[in-house]
Amino acid sequence: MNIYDIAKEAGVSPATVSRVINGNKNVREETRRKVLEVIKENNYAPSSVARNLSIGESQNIAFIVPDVENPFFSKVLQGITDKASEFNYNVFMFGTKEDSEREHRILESLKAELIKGLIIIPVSEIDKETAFRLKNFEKAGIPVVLLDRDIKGSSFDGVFSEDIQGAFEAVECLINEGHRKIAIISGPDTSRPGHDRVEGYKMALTSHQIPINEDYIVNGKFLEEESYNAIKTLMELEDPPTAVFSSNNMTTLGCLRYLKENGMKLVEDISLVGFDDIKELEYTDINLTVVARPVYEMGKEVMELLERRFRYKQEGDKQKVVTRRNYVKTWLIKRGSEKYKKFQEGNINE
Amino acid sequence: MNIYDIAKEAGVSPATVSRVINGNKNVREETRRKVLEVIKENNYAPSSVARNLSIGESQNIAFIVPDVENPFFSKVLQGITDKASEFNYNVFMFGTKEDSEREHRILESLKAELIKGLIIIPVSEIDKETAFRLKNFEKAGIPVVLLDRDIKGSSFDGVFSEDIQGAFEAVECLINEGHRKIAIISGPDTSRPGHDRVEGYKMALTSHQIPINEDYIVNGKFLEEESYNAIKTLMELEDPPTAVFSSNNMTTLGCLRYLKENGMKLVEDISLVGFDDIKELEYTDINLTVVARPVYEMGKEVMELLERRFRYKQEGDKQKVVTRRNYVKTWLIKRGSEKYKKFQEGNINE
DNA sequence: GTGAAAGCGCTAACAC
DNA sequence: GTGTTAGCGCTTTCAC
Repeated sequence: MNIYDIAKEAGVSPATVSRVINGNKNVREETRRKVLEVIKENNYAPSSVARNLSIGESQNIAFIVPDVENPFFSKVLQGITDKASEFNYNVFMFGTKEDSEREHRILESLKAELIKGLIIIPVSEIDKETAFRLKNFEKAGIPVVLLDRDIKGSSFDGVFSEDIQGAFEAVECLINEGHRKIAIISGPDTSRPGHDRVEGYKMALTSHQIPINEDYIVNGKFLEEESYNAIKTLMELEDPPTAVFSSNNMTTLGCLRYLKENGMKLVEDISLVGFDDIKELEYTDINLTVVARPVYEMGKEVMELLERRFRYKQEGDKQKVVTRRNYVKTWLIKRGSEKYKKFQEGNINE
Repeated sequence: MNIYDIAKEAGVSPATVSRVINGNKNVREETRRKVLEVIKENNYAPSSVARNLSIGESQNIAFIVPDVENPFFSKVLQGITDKASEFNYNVFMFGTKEDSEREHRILESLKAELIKGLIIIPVSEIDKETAFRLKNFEKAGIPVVLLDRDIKGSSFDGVFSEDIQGAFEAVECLINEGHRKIAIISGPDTSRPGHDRVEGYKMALTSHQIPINEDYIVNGKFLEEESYNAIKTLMELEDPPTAVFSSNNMTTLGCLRYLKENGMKLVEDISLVGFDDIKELEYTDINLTVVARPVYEMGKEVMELLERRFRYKQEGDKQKVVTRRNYVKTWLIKRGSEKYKKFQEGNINE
């Protein structure tokens, strides 16, 4: 059953049916009713594929994400799909597993797809090929919006968080508690958040005249397993830190597993502040101090930025659209894990 | 740049280009090389929309899920997308938020979409409209596979878990610890898991000659908030239970929040066994005994069932395909929260 | 082994 | 306000 069948049955032309379907004004009310009636009767739904081909556009948005397991992702996805359904967009999901190769392949296959827009949490901020491919999408009139992770030297719209500031506050909070030996489990240096959170960490130390100890900077790659090893390395140092700033969700879980397996208690044995809240912990005895961000809202916002691009495109690029890069503020949720136990024992500094 | 441009530049006809693209044997090796060369040079990607329209089929799979927040979902999604990328399928995501209305609207919009297959965790097992719409998809040659939740009287393929058995074991484990006053926070009775887990609960009690107390069956609707209220109701009973079986992830979190807010400790104040493991808890002091299932594998399996349908369709339905309904086994992970503290105090039975 | 041409189901310019 | 018709970019049958 296609538009011709409907036209025939309604005694009109396919063009008129099309007009009715698309809400075109130039249809007599009576004709419209008749057409709608036939449509109902036949339970007809116009093929969006045919429509897309004809108008050269679709309502499909691609969302490329590195780690489907990370709760940050599922929360942000919620924001994205909620907003998308407002606009009747469909969201395609792709996981890169933090693998640039895979990312390239996905981008390659997307060239064929006639998507309306692209949301991506890129694996790396310095990957030339990804940057190049994304630029090509923009050239082809397909807006790209970055999420969480930036791409160096690019001018895509994006929604990020104030990673430096967030990390700074986290570490400063530890310093204020009396900690001097503060370590960081960092993320991949090739991702903006990975890089910037180390930056914030260093800034906090420096601004408090605490020398930076490179032994205290260990890469957890934003992965649970790696972070487990990272904190292990730290704790086995001759002079282990009294506090750890864990720069990501997965990182934090790795730390917690290490602590648990080694019978260590927060505060008592080590202080810990994490980046990104972990909802489930709220139900437990682990009162983790974290840098929180409005993750769900970030998802909504990223869709709004995309929408804005679509709008401007439609309006014919009247004025050159300005790049919009939104940095959401983080906030510190103090729950106690930042406390310095040995402080009371007059054990400050080495 | 389309197939005609490539054809012209390669000095062949569009048909030949099409043959090359689709790996048709009937192309001289030399021609094929030439065409591929031109394709590379122009960075050309054939429009999948045009292709889909032409062949009347796509590689898109729709995945409809009720609760994007539930970790069960993100784990299963991982299995689905992993498997999907093996077959080069794209996965569309839709969230119903446990709302049948929304589910119907999504299904309606999907009629227009030319999808290859449909995976759904239906909101309700008795919703006539959803059942009807799904049946229509099958009639239209679009295979439907159910996940986790069944649809009454339907004969769709599906991947489920042995909910009755799982619940039975959970409750029996509590009984074996000495509990007699065992409550359940149930899910919506309109969903199979919701219904069956109560079933298993009742069976366990009955088979141990423990009378069923309707006051001990409280509906948490698989929602955190509702479950918080549910356990509150339970604990405020004149004769509160000594153990609770929480029939779902979200339900469990609701319970835990209640316990935390009221300063109650597992085992000491109440015993608890949950359905579905919660990864994050492994890093904490909450040693929750749970009914676990192979969630990731369920995702992969559901894609495999879909694939099987596609294959049989292609082979022309040689023999009528038998419905495949896979029930994955659950297993109990005992971590201690099932223990009956008062047992030692000789406080068995009322 | 290769090409011409019709067709997939819709849209939009143009004519009336 | 409505119809005719030529695309959109691919696939596929049928000739050769």
